[in-house]
Amino acid sequence: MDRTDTALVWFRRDLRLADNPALTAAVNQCARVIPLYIHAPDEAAPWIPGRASNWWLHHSLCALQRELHQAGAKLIIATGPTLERLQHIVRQTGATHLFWNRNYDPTSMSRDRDIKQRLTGQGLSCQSFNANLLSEPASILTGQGTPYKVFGAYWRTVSGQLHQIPPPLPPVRRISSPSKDLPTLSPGDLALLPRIPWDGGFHSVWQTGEQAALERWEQFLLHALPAYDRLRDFPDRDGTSRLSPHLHFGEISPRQLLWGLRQQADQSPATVTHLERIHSQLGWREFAHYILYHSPRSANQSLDRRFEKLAWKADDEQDAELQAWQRGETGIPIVDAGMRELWQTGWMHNRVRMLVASLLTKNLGVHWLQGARWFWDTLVDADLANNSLGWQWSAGCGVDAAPYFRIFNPATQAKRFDPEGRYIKRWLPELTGAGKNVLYSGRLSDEPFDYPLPILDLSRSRRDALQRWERIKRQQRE
DNA sequence: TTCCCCTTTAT
DNA sequence: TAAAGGGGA
Repeated sequence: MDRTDTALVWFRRDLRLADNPALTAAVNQCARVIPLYIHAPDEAAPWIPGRASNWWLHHSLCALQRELHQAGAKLIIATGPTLERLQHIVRQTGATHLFWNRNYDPTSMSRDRDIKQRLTGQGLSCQSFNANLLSEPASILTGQGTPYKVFGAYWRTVSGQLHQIPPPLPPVRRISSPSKDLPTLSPGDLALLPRIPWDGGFHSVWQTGEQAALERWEQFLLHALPAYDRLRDFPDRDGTSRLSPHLHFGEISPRQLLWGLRQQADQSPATVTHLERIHSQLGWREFAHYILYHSPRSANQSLDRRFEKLAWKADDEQDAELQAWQRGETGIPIVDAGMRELWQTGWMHNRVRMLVASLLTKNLGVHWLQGARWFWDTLVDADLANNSLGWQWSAGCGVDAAPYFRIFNPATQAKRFDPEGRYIKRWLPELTGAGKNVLYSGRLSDEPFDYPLPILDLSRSRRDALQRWERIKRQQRE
């Protein structure tokens, strides 16, 4: 090792010290390491991170700052443009190396490619790593050499290769760093927190940062995994891992999860069904990133192009309905409960996400992008790959999509997955004294609850939607 | 081409 | 019980 080498570690969506290949490589290769975060939200346009996401980022940066401090380094926080900032810090510090972990969304990829090219040209050694996916999207292809289009075949192939995945890297405990002398912004300077304090409900639900992510994972393995297959669909139960925001910001890595599950399987082989279920959840996350990698336009357009011509509602037609949906005032209790959970906590149970998406795109005929944009702004786990795949799946216009004739009936779903209405009443306290009919299907005009009447007729809107979708399906695929 | 298979359902 | 479809080997 050349004792004069100084490395920059450019943190992005990998806000952790454990299983962080870029950080580990920097510490191994260079005498001095400077951890760096560059805030440049505009560079993610048109998907500039939303308000809930920013809330999380603020607290996660604070946590990372603490972790790095304990390891003996100061996190340098700066603002973009990223390339110029990197060049400035390289001059300022005499850095010889730059390390980062790859993102796979199209905007990041093209920016990072450019940065790598420019800085390499200026004599900097740039190295990037895969830290956030189990497999490189480019390497998984069908027998014909084309990208997979359905989850099942894709996951079979990836599953077959999982045994090759190395164990997670141990946390970096000691960083020798000259960064103490460098100027930095504080997370607060990035103005990520709300000016109006709407985040009260967030604090009671979430703990951010690497340590919190690890603790949640431990808790999940201990309590939820043994009944995962049975309870994960019930939104009032703590049956899911709730790791999505931690995963999005890279506070924990899929490799850590994979190896944790592997250990669990050795300890209690009885939990095989549950293990397979949670594995396939990891698989869907993986698949979403894979699809966005191979079909970059899927973030902004229907993958099945016929759907761009579907009779989606025009802006002026949809305003009132979209707003009712966003505010949780559609009069359909399970849907409104979900939308209010989202608003108050920055998160929604996945079963309910499917229901509210089905209602918006199919019953209300509002373009899936409107829903995707709302989720993008309000979810703490907002992730371009997962969000695009989820919405296109729901609308029936993406890869491996839900069949167009599958339109959720919110009443049936509520009855099945929230039979006592506990979830509904928790988020819609105005329905506390309501009977099951009201809880499942909404209020009739002579009932006194301070809750809106349904803004739509479920069965008629269902029939209309089927007709619209059927017309589209009859057109030939391009 | 044929056959198997499909996260998340409807009446 | 049926499946208005379609991907992959």
